[in-house]
Amino acid sequence: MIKPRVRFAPSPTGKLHLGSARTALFNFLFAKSQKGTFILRIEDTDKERSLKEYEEDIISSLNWLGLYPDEEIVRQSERLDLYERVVKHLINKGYAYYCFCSKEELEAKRQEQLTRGEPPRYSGKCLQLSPQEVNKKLDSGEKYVIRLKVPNKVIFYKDFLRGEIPYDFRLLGDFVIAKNEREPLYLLATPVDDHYQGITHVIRGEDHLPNTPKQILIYKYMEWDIPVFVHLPLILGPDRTKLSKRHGAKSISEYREEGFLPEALLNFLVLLGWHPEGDREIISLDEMIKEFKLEKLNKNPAVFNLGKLIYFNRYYLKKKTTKEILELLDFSSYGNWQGDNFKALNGNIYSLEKIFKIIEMGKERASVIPEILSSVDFFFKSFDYPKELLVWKNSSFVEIENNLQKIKEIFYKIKEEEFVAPKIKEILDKISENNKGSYFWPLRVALSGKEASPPPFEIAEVLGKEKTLELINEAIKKLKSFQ
RNA sequence: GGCCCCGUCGUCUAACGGUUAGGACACCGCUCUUUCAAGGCGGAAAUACGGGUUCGACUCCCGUCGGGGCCGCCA
Repeated sequence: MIKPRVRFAPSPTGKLHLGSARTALFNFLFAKSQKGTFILRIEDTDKERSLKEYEEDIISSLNWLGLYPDEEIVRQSERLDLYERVVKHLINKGYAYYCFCSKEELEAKRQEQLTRGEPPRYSGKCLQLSPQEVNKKLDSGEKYVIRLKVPNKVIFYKDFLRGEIPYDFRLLGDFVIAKNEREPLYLLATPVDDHYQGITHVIRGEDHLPNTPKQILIYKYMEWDIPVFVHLPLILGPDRTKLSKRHGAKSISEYREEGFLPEALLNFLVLLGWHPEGDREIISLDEMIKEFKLEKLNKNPAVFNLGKLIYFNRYYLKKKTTKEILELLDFSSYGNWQGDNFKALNGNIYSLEKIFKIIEMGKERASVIPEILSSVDFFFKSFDYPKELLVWKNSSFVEIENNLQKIKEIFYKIKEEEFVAPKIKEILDKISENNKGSYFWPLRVALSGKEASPPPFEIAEVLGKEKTLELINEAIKKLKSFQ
């Protein structure tokens, strides 16, 4: 079998979104699994809508996901000579022709046909023009477009997943392939590039299914080999329509900014329409490449499910080493680094070793990267809480105060170097006996100010003996106060 | 409206024409536990419907219904 050449061909009219990213992923996987080539082509023929910033977003998002193209990026705006040659060839051969009909004229016709319940199709009016008339109009600078002649019959085209699909050209009419010789439209530019770039498999979204017979027509007229077409099922929003912004669907770069990991996004995306062997669902990019088979793609559209994405993100977050996570974190809203030490907003200074412990605690409780620090922000910021929060179940203020007093006295006697989590836990276990909650809970609240947090003995170790005692004192003061 | 595609738990999906229709997320319960999260164990939950073909249908065929896509001088 010859090595496949595939392409991902987005138009830079928006940021890279989930659906396109999945298309890119499947192209990439197919290429890599077959030792083929994965190409990125920017389809920027629409000069009004194409923006450089979108192109940059697409490229950086692809890189972030690890879907690197194998060849230099191709832009359609840089290949106008190519399209011009093809357009002229099609005109010379009589497969395409100039059309001078005005937009207004066509729109009126279209509406008319629509209200009659007919498919809107071009009448073929300008096809009747003689070469002399065409030349005269061209010479006088009349506005025109270029249309492709379509046959008056039903044809069958092949989709890799769906098999033979009928298409009735009689319902279509001659369609526009270019605004002029140097301004091709999608329907023309895409097959031209696919041909000249030696693309063997066109893997794209199902929304392109109806475009396929139109493009095949160009292949036929040009006497080119037709590639294999693979149309991927769409990704749908919760309301089961094509995923879009209004579903809260975000771009890949936005997911990145929110703290999602590329491996989570990739794992989530690959399962939308494909499944590895067996019952497992956790799969790395390398394993996907090893196992990927075009035949195993399924045809039914998939509804986007944020909960599952979050599940994968938590999973991959937990698998990361603390050091890896350290590099992903943004500490700027919690204090600043002074060499290897971190000076927090509340004045506490943490060694790198302690920061590591804080990260360990945070990552257990985080869905996205920023939550790692925000779930343990009490280490960095001063906090307040209502004194009622210190009370465990139906204990009294007095009881809680006494328990905190007891803890304080014992902590006071512990040597600085023995103030570590296992030791602290041991002591707490001993004094609390079978009423653990009335010791653990108030201590935890005193140290974190939160209803939910990591265990108090772990917090205490990181805080250090002095700071811990300080916070216990504050809690006691709170309990003593009236209000 | 026309044409086309698709139809397994709520969602993502697995199942050479023969399985007690499997897994994952979410949900519920139990467990662990000072709390939260994580973990462990368990539960509820699906072949859209109607006809065929067949000894036997989630699987093949037809119809119905449902959902989606496309009908641009956008891609």
